[in-house]
Amino acid sequence: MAGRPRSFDRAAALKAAMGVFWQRGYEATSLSDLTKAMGINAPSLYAAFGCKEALFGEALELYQQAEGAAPRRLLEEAPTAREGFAAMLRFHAVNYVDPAHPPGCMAVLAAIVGAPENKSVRGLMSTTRRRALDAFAARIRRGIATGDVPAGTDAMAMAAFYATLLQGMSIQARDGATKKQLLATVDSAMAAWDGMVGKKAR
Amino acid sequence: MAGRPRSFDRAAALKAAMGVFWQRGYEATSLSDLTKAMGINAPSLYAAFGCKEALFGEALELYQQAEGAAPRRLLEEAPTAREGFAAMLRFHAVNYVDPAHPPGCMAVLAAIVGAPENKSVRGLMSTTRRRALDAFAARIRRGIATGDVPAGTDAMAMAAFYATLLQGMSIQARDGATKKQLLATVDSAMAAWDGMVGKKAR
DNA sequence: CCATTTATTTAGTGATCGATACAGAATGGA
DNA sequence: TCCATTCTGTATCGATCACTAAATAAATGG
Repeated sequence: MAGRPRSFDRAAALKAAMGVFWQRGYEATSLSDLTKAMGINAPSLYAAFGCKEALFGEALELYQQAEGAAPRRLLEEAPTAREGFAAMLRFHAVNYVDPAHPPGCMAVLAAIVGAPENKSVRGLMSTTRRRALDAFAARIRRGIATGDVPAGTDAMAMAAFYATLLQGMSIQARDGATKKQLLATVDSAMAAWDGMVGKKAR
Repeated sequence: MAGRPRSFDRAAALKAAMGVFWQRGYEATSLSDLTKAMGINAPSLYAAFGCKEALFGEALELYQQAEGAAPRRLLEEAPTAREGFAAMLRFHAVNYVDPAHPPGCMAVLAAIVGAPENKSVRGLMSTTRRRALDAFAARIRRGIATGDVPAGTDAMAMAAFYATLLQGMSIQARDGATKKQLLATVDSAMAAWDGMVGKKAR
């Protein structure tokens, strides 16, 4: 088990790849874009990550872990579901326009449409969004169990509403919306809370 | 002023191009995809439309006229702003998952991210979305003038909320959401109406 | 020391990208 | 009928795409 050791930091290279995919999306990011951003040559990239799609998969995983941790904590650790959603959504409103990284959510923006041969990449993205949706619904169900959300509330419908709004905020962020505007949109969405709770699915 | 007449239906070819751009997006649609769908060869395409970007511009214009007319009417012609928004949003909920065409809104999906050299294409898209947002705000202001929306309502913030939700619905449509689910999300959004009206900008 | 293993750089692969040169075909006007 | 004009299909253009063969470099094990 010997061999020449890798001369670059794999984690740092992956983070650089994540940044490019986040900014440009999967298909518009070329191998030369990636090798340039990662500071390595193509054969090193392929030896370390397999292929472009596998690299994207790892980048998306990293994104979920690195960028998803904070909002997940806010949602889960708030005393009530309502406070959790408000805190999580407000965090995203601020974070989506943070100039330290590309605007919006990578899991929404990096591959929504594209060529048929990249359907599997869009599947990775869709699965990621689905996990977020499920976490939203689970938090509402927990609120029902805890008693801070009225019984009979349609958790899935409510989760879908907030997930839909959050996904729209990524488009808004790319359109140049400000932190203030996104926060106002979150406030509007939270104003819908009382109108939704307690309403069963039709 | 003579010359060989065009041997194909320009409007039909443009409509076919719109369909491909709508399905795959701008960058993932190749010239060979377009010529195949339009039933013409590349030189005919370039003679009739100029270049890929100009063709996309015309396709986006056609999309706005063809697909935007019905929801625009619903928004404008309802007796109150609230009824207008409800009708327009419900129309989109149904139309976004109509199997007769690609899911979601072309003006949201066809070019959100991409290569820097296609920034102008994303600008066309952004302008289109901005026009919709402005129409939303104008309808709310009209409601204030008519008296069905309380004075002091922040029309722009309210418009941004519904535009954001609508944009998110395009993502949901691509994720396989059903008509029923999208309609439920619209109902949730309309439940926020009373919580928003009368609230000035902070 | 040498052998093995893995990573590196260089220099490409065939395929496809958007866009065109060119020659022939089809029209209206003279 | 002949010209000027415009559109047509064929056959490309150079550039770039994702990806890799081959030779060299750097590590460990013996």
